[in-house]
Amino acid sequence: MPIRFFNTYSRELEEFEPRDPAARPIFMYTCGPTVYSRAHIGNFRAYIFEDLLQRQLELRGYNVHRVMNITDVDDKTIRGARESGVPLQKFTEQFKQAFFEDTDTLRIKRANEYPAATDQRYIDRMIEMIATLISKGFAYLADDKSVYFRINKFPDYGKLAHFDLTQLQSTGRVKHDEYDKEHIGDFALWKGWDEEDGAVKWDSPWGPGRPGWHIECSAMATALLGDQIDIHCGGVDNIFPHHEAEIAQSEGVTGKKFVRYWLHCAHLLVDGQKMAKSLGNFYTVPNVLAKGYTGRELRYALLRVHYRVPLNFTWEGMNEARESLGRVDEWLGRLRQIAEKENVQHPTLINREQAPNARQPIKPGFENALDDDLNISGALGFLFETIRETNRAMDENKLDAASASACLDWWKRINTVLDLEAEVEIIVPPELEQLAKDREKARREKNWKRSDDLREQIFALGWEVRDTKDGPKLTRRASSG
RNA sequence: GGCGGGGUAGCCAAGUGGUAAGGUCGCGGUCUGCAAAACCGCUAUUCGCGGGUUCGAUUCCCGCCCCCGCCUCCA
Repeated sequence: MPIRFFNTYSRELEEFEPRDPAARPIFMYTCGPTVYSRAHIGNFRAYIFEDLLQRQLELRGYNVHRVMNITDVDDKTIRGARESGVPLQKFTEQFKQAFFEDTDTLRIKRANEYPAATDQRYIDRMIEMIATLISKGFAYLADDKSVYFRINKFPDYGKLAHFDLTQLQSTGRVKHDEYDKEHIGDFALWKGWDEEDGAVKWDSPWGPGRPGWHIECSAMATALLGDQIDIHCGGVDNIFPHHEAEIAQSEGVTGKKFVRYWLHCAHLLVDGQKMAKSLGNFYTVPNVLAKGYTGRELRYALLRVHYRVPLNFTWEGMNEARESLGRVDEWLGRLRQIAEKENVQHPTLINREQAPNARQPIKPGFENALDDDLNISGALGFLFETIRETNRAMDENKLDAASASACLDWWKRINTVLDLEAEVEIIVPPELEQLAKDREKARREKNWKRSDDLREQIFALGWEVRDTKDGPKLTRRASSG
């Protein structure tokens, strides 16, 4: 079954074929954060989608080389630094750190490289590209000492977003007083220094200034991955103008097709509206953790809906994530118990659709679903069906140790994509251990009143006791985080 | 106005030209001292609305309605 992705460029599902079908390494560029404040969970939805994409490709044997840029100079970072009275570098550093913390909390795989826009190496490359664009007539130096891309010179401009440039209509968000530009759609490659920029400036053939936003991605992508890359991702709001501009700049310089597959992630919504800093309706990862949820619960909540469908973030959704993961945890716990000790009286092999056993591997329903444009709902549906089938087999005492091991191996494999396993076994504090012992004693004496009181005490401490045939079992209460 | 995405059970959400996965919630049952977990059963004659094509459409076509986003800050 081929891997298929919805390519924004063609607006069609396309079979995935890397640049070099013989070689397995593939190049992926993902737009990263602008570090002017802490990224919100809407931003992280996109990063989690990219993480899923990378992991699925790796499961299928590709060696993914991924680059994510860090935008550490733009209007907002400069303004933020000025208002805090610290140098730009110092201002952005804290948000870079926060970004990596949150990335780890959400178990997002680190990219191979995180180039920063202010790195002199890339500034040099941007200047070089801009010079090339000017020499080819794709760009011009305007009276305001800024360099602009001349979109009329690039016939494909607008193709990605399917925009007809003659019909571009302003939403009023744009300043109209930029008479220096030849066309209202021309975008800045180099922004000439002005007073508001303070100490933030680099020398260039066009005078002091700083790079435009779009050129940094073109420069870093081509510098690190070459003229042509396999996959480029981002949120849908990057389609226009950002990615459109990247195509124009990169192809203007190289003359080669820049990106083979453009994949874009739909927005995270709050109360049916886009989560955005400008709207003030956003949550950060620490906000969610402060509510008692874990990183993996948030990961699940953001992961479980297909990337091209808008996802409404709710606390109810967080609870659903918690409950669903609890189901997975219970299942794994039971499987491990059986795998560790052969305790089956009638090791009859079952032969249900998805109930696995040592001789009959689980069908590839999970990875096949993901091959189909990352159909995560289909994949998770398959996982939960498998869980029910194996639970049933375990209830009936029909799953032998070898089969349980086979299940665990399967989980290990799909969990390289999901990365949703609970943290290592939590150690039960001695006081809780003692309470459980006391309760068990009371139960043996059929002192139900005392037994129930102790259970409530345990509950109040954030734990839960469960009476199994192997004795009482203590687990941490889900709602206690 | 242009260009996209979406409208499937209380909520979240797959899916197929042949009669609706899965998760969550709720109810009933098995198990349990009672619970919990697990399992079993129930919960959409129906997939935004109206037409059309078809033996048959949620799925294809046409029209309409609603929600969200993009149209030079945005994941």
